[in-house]
Amino acid sequence: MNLLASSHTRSEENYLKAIYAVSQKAKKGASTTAIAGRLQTKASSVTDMVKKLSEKGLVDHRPYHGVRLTDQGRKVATQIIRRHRLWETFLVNHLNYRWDEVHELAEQLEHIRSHDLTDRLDTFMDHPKFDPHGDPIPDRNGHFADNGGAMPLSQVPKDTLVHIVGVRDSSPAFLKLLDGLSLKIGTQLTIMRRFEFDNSAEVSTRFNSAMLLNERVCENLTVKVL
Amino acid sequence: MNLLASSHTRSEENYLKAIYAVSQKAKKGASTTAIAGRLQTKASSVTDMVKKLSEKGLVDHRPYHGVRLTDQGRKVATQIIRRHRLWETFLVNHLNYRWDEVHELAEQLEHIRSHDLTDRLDTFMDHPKFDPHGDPIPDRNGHFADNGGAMPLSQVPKDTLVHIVGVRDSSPAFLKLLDGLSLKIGTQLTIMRRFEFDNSAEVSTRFNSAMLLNERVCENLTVKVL
DNA sequence: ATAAATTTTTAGACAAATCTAATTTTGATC
DNA sequence: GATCAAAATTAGATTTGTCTAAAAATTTAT
Ligand SMILES: [Mn+2]
Ligand SMILES: [Mn+2]
Ligand SMILES: [Mn+2]
Ligand SMILES: [Mn+2]
Repeated sequence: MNLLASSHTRSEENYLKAIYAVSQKAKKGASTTAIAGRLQTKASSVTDMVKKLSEKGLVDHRPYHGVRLTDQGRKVATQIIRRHRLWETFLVNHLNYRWDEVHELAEQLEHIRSHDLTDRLDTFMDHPKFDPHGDPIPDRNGHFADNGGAMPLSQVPKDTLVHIVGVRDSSPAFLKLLDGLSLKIGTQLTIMRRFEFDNSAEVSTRFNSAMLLNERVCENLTVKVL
Repeated sequence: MNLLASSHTRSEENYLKAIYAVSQKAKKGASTTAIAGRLQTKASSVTDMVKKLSEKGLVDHRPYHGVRLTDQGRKVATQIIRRHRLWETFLVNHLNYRWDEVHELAEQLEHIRSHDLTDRLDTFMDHPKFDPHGDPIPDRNGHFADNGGAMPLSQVPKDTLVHIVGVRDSSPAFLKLLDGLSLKIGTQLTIMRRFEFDNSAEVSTRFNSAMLLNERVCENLTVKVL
């Protein structure tokens, strides 16, 4: 029954995405509590939904060891991420939104149910590989583009020329900080000095005079060596 | 309380739109039964929702005389229609959908909640005045463009050159019939003969040889004299 | 190994939106 | 104005997704 239509509720989709994200980050099954934390719900609600998803064959659950997506569940989650990132890209590139404004809208748009809207959007934008935050957009088969050796700025050695390719934290607060410092995707920079005291780094760009970036900022900026 | 956020549920929005459409067509209040018919629900469900909308000040209800939108309710309904038609226009003009494919998608997209997405879409498309079916797109103040003397083909006298500006029925079935006859918005045609027997009309276009259109088709084609 | 802390589940309730079946209300008709 | 058919409402149930509070299960620490 309904093996074809592949139609899940908005809530189910959000849980699948949350389970994907949580187990991605921790590299293990997602705990009931962690899922609840991510979705701002209560653990008891998660228990109910996990049971439902489990019966649908979308997740495997071993209590106290975490929830994992099945292949089918991962496929669904990946498609939702694809839609989310394609919409973010559309909003920034074509409707002139700023990169710190699009997430909430994409949270809604990603649930639009259509067999081919996603693919048409993808074609319209000429198959973008990364979203406005530098996150890879999976293709229609769920394959993520390789980030080609990107690393957090915190791991880059001194005196190496790099350019920004993405952010690990794409909260409006962080993105606004970056905007305030004129740091955006593509910006080239070099680490001039590191301070052992707090792991902060002094960086120079083409335009700005040197600026001091604290550890947390460095960890959340993804760069590539040029 | 919540006079500002102006946030209604998807269901409320669908009811408001249905009430707008039904009372528009009948030029009087929408009966509980008619609303139920339009939304494919039951009258008892309508009773409940009308009560809710009434308490919110969006409709006035006089039992057995119909439901009417208040000014506030009409404003909301108009904005939903605006979003619906803008999305349809986007899908056809930019994502290469056909005009018979976009309605269901727009039914979903119209509920995306955003302060300015609609306006940006409008700007992106250069403020279109009509959707792919020839229906007027209200502007951000809820003002509908005048259709400039459009009338159903059934009311056009013989030997008058007209062009198609819209359809009154935009069901996929009707639109596919039109596509099959190569009739689309902009097509120029003249009524050559009328048959009293069944009110059918023989029309000629630039390209096709003469064809016979039955009464129902003529009633649902909107045209303008050139 | 026992106790403590944490995690998870259960039980019961609730809000939103719907349904069916029964009942009430009303406008229209004779 | 009484009657009748249509329209509308009520009552009670259902589904989905959520919550609180309490109980149970399991891991972790002593
Ligand atoms: Mn996002
Ligand atoms: Mn993103
Ligand atoms: Mn439509
Ligand atoms: Mn339309």
